[in-house]
Amino acid sequence: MRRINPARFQIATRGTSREINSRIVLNLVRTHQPISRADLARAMGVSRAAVTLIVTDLLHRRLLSEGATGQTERGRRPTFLYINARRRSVVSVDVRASETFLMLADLMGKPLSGVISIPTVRDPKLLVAALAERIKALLAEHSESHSCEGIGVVVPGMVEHSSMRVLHAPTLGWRDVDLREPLAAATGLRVQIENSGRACALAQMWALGEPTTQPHRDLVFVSVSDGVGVGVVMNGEVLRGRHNVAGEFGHVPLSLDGPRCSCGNNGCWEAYVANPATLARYIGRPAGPGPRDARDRQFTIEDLVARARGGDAKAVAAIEATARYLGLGLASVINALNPACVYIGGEITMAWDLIEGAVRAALAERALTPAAAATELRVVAPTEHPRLQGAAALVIAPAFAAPVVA
Amino acid sequence: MRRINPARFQIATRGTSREINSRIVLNLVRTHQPISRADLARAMGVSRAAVTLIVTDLLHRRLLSEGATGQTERGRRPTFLYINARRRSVVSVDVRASETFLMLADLMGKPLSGVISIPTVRDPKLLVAALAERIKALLAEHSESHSCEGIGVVVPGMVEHSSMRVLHAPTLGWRDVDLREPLAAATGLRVQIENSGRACALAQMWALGEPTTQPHRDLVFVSVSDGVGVGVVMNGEVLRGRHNVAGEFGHVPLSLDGPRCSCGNNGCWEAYVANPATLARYIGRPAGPGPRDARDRQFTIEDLVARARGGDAKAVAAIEATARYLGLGLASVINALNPACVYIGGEITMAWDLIEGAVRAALAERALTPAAAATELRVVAPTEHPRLQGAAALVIAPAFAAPVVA
DNA sequence: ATAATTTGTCAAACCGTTTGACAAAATAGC
DNA sequence: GCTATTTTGTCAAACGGTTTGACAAATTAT
Repeated sequence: MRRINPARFQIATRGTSREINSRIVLNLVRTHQPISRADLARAMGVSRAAVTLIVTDLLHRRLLSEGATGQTERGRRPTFLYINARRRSVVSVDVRASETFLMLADLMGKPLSGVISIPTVRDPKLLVAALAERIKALLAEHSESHSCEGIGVVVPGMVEHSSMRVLHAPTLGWRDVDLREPLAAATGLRVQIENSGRACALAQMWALGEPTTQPHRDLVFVSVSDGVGVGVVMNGEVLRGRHNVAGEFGHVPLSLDGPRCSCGNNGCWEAYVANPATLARYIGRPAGPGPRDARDRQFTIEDLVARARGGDAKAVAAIEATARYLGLGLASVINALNPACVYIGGEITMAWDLIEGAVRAALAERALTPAAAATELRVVAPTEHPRLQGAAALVIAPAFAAPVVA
Repeated sequence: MRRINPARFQIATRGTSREINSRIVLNLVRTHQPISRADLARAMGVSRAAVTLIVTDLLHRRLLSEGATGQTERGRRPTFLYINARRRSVVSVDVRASETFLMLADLMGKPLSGVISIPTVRDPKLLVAALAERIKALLAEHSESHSCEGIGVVVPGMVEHSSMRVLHAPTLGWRDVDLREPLAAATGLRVQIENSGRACALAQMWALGEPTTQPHRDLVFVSVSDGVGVGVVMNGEVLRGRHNVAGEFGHVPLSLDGPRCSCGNNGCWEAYVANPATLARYIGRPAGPGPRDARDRQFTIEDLVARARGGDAKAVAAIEATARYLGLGLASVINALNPACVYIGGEITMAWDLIEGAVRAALAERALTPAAAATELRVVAPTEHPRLQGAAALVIAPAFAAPVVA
């Protein structure tokens, strides 16, 4: 039940019904492929003739493709339909503090290339130039995929949705940076930019990789890394808020007088569970704001987890403390939003088997209802490249989303 | 950009475009009334003929009505169109711990009667009987409004949206109570039930009373009373979450080791800012769980505010402490959701002139961005009866909401 | 071989929208 | 006071997409 905005609405014209049903067909093919016209007609409750009309249109527009004929018990065999994904690729870009990662995927989100890494140069101009060069090389290598649908870029910071400008990215030192225009100019492709947490949440809603699964319409993606990034999907839509900063649960306090956070306040969730906090707990001194020294940088969460697995009691204690705070913070997120599922990403997930119990115990402690305490928690391992999936989703989602109407 | 649910979608048929445009017309009339067919055509960018077709249909269905002819500089004078609100009433019901309030309003949300109060009896059967009797009397008194569109009921508790059962209402001692079916049976009217905070947020989105104003698509309603209730609207839709408990910011902690809360945990926002906490701060002893004694009950927030205005320093201190915690909690809500506006209801709003400064200061302290710190805060006075408006909105909103499509 | 079954397409009937023209109603100018 | 102009609201024919029922194609059961 959405309110129609009386200042910015979208009139329905003759083609609107067709457009809506075309999108439904695309989605059914995406989630059920391979599927025949007759099956589509049954699933949609319309006549086969109506489906034929829509499908021939989609075949002409090269959005669908016909494949092998299927098997039936009796009668004429169906021709299977597929999303025409093979020849339509997507470039994913994940800009991080020190490295930038690239990948080529198809329209279903399936990787077509390995993950490429280049150093992140802070000057946006130089970064765009380096990116454009790599993207061109990547597309040339995979020239069998004729047309590229666009580039999705995720950044660790605030992105204004309408203009796609990076308003503020502290770890990169960026303020009001426009990557879209120069990258589009350099590559000739359409560019979509989004905050990484939000893009990860978007990717989980569209279930790239396993589109068959029933999607959650209310979910949260929590990324625990140098900071805590949160992306939220509610009612099947990404939450952005008035000024594109919705989802900053990382700076909701656990205790007002807790440890100092990089944002300048005290007791933020991030100050308890982000990687610097976990490491500081082990090293025995606070990881203050500002650049850490070389010794700190060398010792990573991966090392800490390894030591914990090796029996280092202090390492186990540091990780378990983080686990407890992670659960307490998740309780706030879950009480506030009541998602069907919370996806958790970041290096700490490698130790999920060690911490799950403590996380769930802390969550149960503060969750308001038994159902909330039992909220599904799903770990997304770094090997799944959630941020690159998110970047791909930025390009893929608009091709399948419901048309804007009314 | 909404994902189409491949398991529960809505096909577009021949009538869908018409239905969409009809809803747009209804919304334009609601927000711009009085308005002529020609003005509608200009606003919608369609021909006058198309508008005539839609309008005659809506006139036949008695959703619109024609009124006086308007004035123009030259040429034929327009016939003004109005929402046919006069003869279509809405019954609002606000169930609270000790009293239940009723009111009759028209389809625009304008009150048609005064506010009636009956004692809240805990037995749902008896309450429904008492309610039905009062509602029938109310409708009989206002028999000029021929048809009643339905009854909206708000309750202080969890409501399951699909079945509209009250799952849990602690202050009423209810668990899994069905008010809808018996109330509908007793009155012959359609009944909508919702959590009070959510309904208040819904009413603010639809701007009952002043429908002309540009609506916020992202807003939060915070109701500070015996507890803290929060309703959230994002992307023009009410947030319910997976199990209908989205929005429980009242139990997000300010400090994990803070004062004990009625939910059993420590340091919840509610434990700092709800009325019992404010009163306890003044009286000098904690308002523990369980029923308070008669002396406590007699001394209310209204009295406390009166004493503060009279110069009682201890009263001022108690209220200002609440103001500070209110601002700190609002910062969490604003950082998490980034709404365009936060509406604040409850008895404490009577002292808004005393506390606004402290609230804004605390908010600025923890808000992540200057824009977030400057988030519009709007006080909704008890005299506006926000919960009764919310109840009315439960019936009014479905009549104007965008049709569900795709 | 024939009947039965299922898929996919086609053309005519159908139905709602759009277009351009037109009547109605009012003001401006002569 | 009469005509030209402007604006509103409606009408009917032209238009365009959807739906219906029939039909060809392809395959298995009898």
